[in-house]
Amino acid sequence: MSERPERENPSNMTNQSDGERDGTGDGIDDGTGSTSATLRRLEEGSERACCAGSVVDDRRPDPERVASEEAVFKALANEKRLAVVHALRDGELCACDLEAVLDAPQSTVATHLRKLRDAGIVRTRKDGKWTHYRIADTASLQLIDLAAALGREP
Amino acid sequence: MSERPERENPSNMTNQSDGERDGTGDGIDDGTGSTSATLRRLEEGSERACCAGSVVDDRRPDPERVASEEAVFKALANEKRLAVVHALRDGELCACDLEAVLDAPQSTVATHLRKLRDAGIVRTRKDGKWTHYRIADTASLQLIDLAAALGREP
DNA sequence: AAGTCAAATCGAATTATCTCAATACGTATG
DNA sequence: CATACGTATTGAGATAATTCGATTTGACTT
Repeated sequence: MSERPERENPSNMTNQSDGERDGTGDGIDDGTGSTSATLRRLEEGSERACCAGSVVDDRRPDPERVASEEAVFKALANEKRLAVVHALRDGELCACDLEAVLDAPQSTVATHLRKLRDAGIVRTRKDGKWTHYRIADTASLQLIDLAAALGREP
Repeated sequence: MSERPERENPSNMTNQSDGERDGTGDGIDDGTGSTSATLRRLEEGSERACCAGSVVDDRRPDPERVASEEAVFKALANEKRLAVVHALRDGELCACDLEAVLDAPQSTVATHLRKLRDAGIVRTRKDGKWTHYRIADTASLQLIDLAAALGREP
């Protein structure tokens, strides 16, 4: 019964962005008592080479910042919404055009467009009964290009 | 004659410094508005001022590219996984440290770390019984910074 | 006013993701 | 070998996201 799906993971071949600095001279310690990691084992007989506990507090990110990042990533974490953003690269399109791009029912497309708008990725322009969509900020295009570069890597 | 509302508009305007806020139904540009619809019906009986159908084909993105982008965004579209990436900015941490950062059960943390690893966002280094995690590519940090900038805007 | 068209919204079914206790696995150490 | 420890995986219930028909809203046209 010890059949694993894939435990083989050859995950040590590329070390491009390895900004690894060794523990010597790693001035992380606060003066409040416990230093990190390997030094703790000397304190008592316990075996602790990891899991410091104090350093970790400094590593906790700002929840607000994380929340806004999450909102942006969630908005783009969808095939159809990404297709919309790509379609708008060369200029604005109306909702019915985007309906053709996605090849999906009108209500489905409208739902996705609303999410993109709520996230601030796209902006709208009303022209009579038509609604034209455009990219709100070119930064979102850079974001997508970066993601494509990252995704192509493995 | 076919007064398509901006069909071929290579000059992208997606500038963030446009003073036009969307709100609800604010027409800009053409002051008089309905110059198109009236002319359309004279051409033929059909009512088409939008929704071309042929241009749209060129706007469809490469599905493979979209898929890899989607994988990256999905991996980062989660509060806890974003917290992990932020925590790893200053250097690698072992799984138990990250457990403390997230303040979540071990199995939950391990599941998130697995997803980040599958997406190529982080990489692991085995050291005895400990597993150390680090950022695989600094591009993911740029990605997050860009998302933060975008998310702060609206 | 009635009709038409483009969009937006609603509602409910389907599908995906998150969470976490239980368990399995690998690596030490006694 | 047995035990302890750190970590990975599994399975299932809870939660969230997606889909799309039906309906509504707003903007024209006749």
